[in-house]
Amino acid sequence: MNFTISEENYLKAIFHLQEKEGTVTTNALAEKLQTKPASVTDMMKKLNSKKLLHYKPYYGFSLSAEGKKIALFIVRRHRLWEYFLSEKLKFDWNEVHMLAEELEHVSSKQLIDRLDQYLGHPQFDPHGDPIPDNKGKIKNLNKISLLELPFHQIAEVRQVTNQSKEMLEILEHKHIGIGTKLEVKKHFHFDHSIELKIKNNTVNISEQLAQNIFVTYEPTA
Amino acid sequence: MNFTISEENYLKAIFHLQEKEGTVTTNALAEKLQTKPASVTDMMKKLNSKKLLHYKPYYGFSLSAEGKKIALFIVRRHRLWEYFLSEKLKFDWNEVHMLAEELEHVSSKQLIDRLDQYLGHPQFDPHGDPIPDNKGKIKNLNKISLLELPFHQIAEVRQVTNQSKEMLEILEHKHIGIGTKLEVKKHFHFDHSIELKIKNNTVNISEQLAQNIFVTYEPTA
DNA sequence: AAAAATTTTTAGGTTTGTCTAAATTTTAAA
DNA sequence: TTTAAAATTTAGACAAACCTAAAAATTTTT
Repeated sequence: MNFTISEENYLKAIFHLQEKEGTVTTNALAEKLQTKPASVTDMMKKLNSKKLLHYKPYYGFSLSAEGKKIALFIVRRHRLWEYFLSEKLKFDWNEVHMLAEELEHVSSKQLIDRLDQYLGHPQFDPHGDPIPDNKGKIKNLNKISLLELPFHQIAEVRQVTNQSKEMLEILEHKHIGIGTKLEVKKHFHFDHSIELKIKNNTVNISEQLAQNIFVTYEPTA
Repeated sequence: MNFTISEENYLKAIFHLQEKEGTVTTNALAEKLQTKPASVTDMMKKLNSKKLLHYKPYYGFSLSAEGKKIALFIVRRHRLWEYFLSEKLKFDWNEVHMLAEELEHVSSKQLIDRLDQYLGHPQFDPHGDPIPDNKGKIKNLNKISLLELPFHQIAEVRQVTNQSKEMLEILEHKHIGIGTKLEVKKHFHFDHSIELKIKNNTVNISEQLAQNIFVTYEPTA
């Protein structure tokens, strides 16, 4: 029940790829971890022998129940530290990810549970990603991207799926953040850009930006 | 200017041995790091080639100016995290050291400076050890052990040089902690135990315990 | 000052995680 | 349905950090 930093990074990367893309390939994993496909294969054998994933050569792999459980705890550590860095140390939104990459490998369960308690059991990190609880359970909201939000439906921003400095800049300028309430007024067919209403102001955003902003709303029954 | 966890642990251990014992030997270092003398020699060659220490085979070694500087920064990280764990996460005094051993290797300078600021630039960790500032400077108090404290001289507990659970237990029971004011009333020649006065109470402590409690006082001119 | 004991270093291995280059296997194209 | 392309795995090496056992240097004893 104790893993190397490398093993943890692989488990986490597989978990994220599985979530986002559905499948995980050797090349995609190598790309994500900035390493070579051969190294990935080596590690797959190791994680397979530890029963953390299902692996059949040439046919891909996926996390076992055990592997997923561990990945969730790594994600929990990562996101709690992100929350701490943002909320307590006042780091910018785009800086926290890198720092949390290191902190997430400090693995004392007691430490993380205390941190969680100190932070008030937050359910979402600064980008809106859900933080697994101490049983590994994730609170799942029915989030949709701004592109899919029906017209005139008031919704709340829950998550932003791009954490770059550039993204932070544009969002700050347009006064959009986690928790912002808005509604879609218009779709332009020419470039698929969108016109929003935020607190009686009209704001225009590109398709590219809308794609990365996720919201929830109460469907009007 | 980037070191492995192993290199950092060696630098820190050499620093502490140098402080406490004056000299550092291969065996002592191996003992402290729970490793073998042969491994120590390997690492000494490596650190020597990086100019972090002065090393002449068979004649011992000592940190170079550069090595000492780095060691001080590792100590800074360690003690700031200890302070955080104790002050914010409410860990017991004897638990913080182990956890800080992991956290100290998260090395972003910016992170540590922010943490320092968040904690209010503490000068001493929970055991009373001084925390180097962001220039590596240590605030040095003229501490003496309780054994050396003159009679009837009111002094303040500044440091406890043993961080075990057992030590915590006895100190809590006798209501002694960092900041406690006390004076020595009597030395017993039979077993060298000491009688103290703390807030109008009389407290007796063994020589062994007194040895590990350090205090400061204003010499009555 | 020679012998014995201790300390330190060298020599040669092991494991982990990485790499390159070559060989397989699978998938896509002709 | 062969051939070409792409993806994946194997084979063989390498660096870091450790190990054991043996050799060398130093220190202590006699």
